[in-house]
This record gives sequence, structure tokens and C-alpha cells, in this order.
Amino acid sequence: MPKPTPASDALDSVQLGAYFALMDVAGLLRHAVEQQLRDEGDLSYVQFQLLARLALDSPTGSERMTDLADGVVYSRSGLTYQAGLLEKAGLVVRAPSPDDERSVTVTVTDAGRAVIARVIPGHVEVLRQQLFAPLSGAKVQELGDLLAPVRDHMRSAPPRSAGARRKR
Amino acid sequence: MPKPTPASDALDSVQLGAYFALMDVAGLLRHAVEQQLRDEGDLSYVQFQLLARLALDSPTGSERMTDLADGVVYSRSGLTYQAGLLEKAGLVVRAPSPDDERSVTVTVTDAGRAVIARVIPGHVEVLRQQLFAPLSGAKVQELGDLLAPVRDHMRSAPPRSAGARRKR
DNA sequence: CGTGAGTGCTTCGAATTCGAAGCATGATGA
DNA sequence: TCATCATGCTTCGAATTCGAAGCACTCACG
Repeated sequence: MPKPTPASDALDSVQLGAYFALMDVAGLLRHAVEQQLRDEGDLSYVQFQLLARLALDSPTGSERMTDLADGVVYSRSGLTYQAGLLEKAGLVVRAPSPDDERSVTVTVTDAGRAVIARVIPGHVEVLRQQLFAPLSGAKVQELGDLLAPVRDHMRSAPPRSAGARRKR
Repeated sequence: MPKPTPASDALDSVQLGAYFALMDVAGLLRHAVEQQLRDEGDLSYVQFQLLARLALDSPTGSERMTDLADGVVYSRSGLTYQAGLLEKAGLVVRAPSPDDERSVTVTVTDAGRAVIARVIPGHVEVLRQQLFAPLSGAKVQELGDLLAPVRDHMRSAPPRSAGARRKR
């Protein structure tokens, strides 16, 4: 007689619950955030991520296209498109990298920083109401501690869609 | 001298960490899952969600379009499109609801159930490797417990994009 | 030097997504 | 009963997304 549940066949209900809760929360949160960004800053979520990364995370305000794409979990062609929009709007500037003629360096402009600054308060407000309201401070901490290792694990594991070009 | 951080202005680093970790993990996981579904069953993530909901969660194998859209966090027009594809592929059937002539009832076919059954093992495998590998059983439980209330909170709070039609 | 493989970005076409507007059916209340 | 509002879904056009293919540049090695 086989064991009740051969650990490699089905997920138990706890796992399923965590999986669906995770995906649902992320989906709902993204919708909420997207709407606020659209209303207050005419930005898509991706554009916000890009600007925020450049304006807040990067000391120089610049990054290579590829690094941006990887950081934001996004296809390269999609990034080209969005960077084009941001450039047309005057929020970033693109220039060929000095040291490597192939790569393009994207840099936030002052206008870009201004947009981020304008949008942030409302963004934070949405997060508070939607994500943090039902969680105590300690639970927020727990959540971060739980998910950070998962992210690191996933980023190191290959299954990235835009991964290394396949050897032929 | 002002307080270190006026609680209504910025998020602390713990909150930011949790927020970004959540969104990153969900994004990465979705990519991984999407690829597996495409490879093994020619399904998009949304199509999988729809089929799974009908085949596994619904006693009758049927649901109204609107309930499906709400359950899956999806626009109504998008659902119409995807339901059309699934119907063309023979995985679901659409029929006007008996009691309310306006609404359409979607029902999985045997072929639909077969596809789900075929895809599930690989799906589970991806989840194991990507999401659950770095988490102990207890932590999976914690994660679910943390996120379930958040989901409920968000689902009840209005900011759904396809929310109630605005009063004029 | 040259050639070939590897990397970085863009262009292209196809598929998906959304919201607004439209159409049809149901519910409400004067 | 009939007008009016509400609800359920679809159609439409515009915007976004992706992967494949292409172009340009860099690096390694003979």
C-alpha cells in the first residue's frame, strides 16, 4: 500500500494556501498601486519601478539597460519600449556607455526625480491602506524575512525567461 | 527637533523591504510558472487559473463570468477574450444562465479537466523548486497565515479597478 | 591583425491587456 | 404598467508585452 502522500506528487493545503495568497495579494496590490500611479503621475508600474530604481537606489542616477531589466524582472525589448517612453517624456536620458560602446546608460533627469517625489506620498498611502493596514509592525518584519530568501533563491536559479542565450 | 520619522510620511526600511520582496517574488514566480505552463500545456497563467478554478474549486465545474473575473483579479473584457480562446480550444463551454438571461455560465469540459491534470505535476514541481525550496514547512504556514488576512482586507476594500460602476 | 563567439540593445510582428462605450436583460418604484 | 436605473457581458481601439531575429560592438585566440 502506498504512503498517504508521496511527497513529490501533490501540494498540501498549507502550501496551496500560501501560493494563492501570495499571488492574489501581489496581483491586487499591483492593481491598486497602478491606479494611483496613473492618476497622480501618469506612470505605469514598470515606469515607476525604473524611475525609483534610478532616482533612489542608484548613487549616480544611472544604470545599464540590462541591469535595469534584470532588476525589474522585465524583458529587454519591453525595457527598450518603456525607456523610449520615459525619454520622450523627458524623465530619463539615454547615452551610449563610455567604456563599452554597445551598452546604453540610462540616467534620470531632474524632471524624473521630480515626478518620483510627487508620486511617492500617494504611493506610500496606498501601501499603508492596502498592504500594511492588516499587519502589525512585527508581522511586516516577518513577512520581509520570509520572502527575502525566496527572492534570492529565485534570482540565482536559472528559470529567468530572458536568461543567458542558449548555447547552440 | 523633529521625531525621526513622522509616521505618515515615509515607509521604514522594513516595510519597503517587505513590499519589494513581495512584488519581486510574485513577479519571478509568475514568470517561472508561466513558462512551464506554456511548455507543457499551451496555457497562459490566466487560463490555468481559470481552468483550475473551474475544475478544482467548483463543485459543478461552472461559474458566472463575473465571478470568475473577480476571483482571478482580471478585467471583464480580458476574461471575455480568454474565455473565447478556451472555448475555441474546447476546454470550456459557454452558455447563457438559465435563471438570469444576462449572465453567461462557463463550464469546464472533460478535455479541460484533462489539460489541468496533465499540467499540474509540472506546475507543482516548479513551485517546489522556486517557492518552497528555501522555506521550511513551518515557514510556509507562517507565510500563508500572514498573507491570507491581507488578501481578505484588499478584496473587501474598494480600490478594485473594475469596481462598481461609478454613480454619475 | 582577423576571424568567430559572446554580449547589449533595438526592431519587428503577434498576442494580450485594459477601459470606455454599447447592447441586452433584470429590478425598482411611481 | 412603464420609465429608469442597475447588472452582465461583449466589442472596440489603444497601449503594452514578449520572443525571435537583426545589428553593432567587444573579446579571445590563432
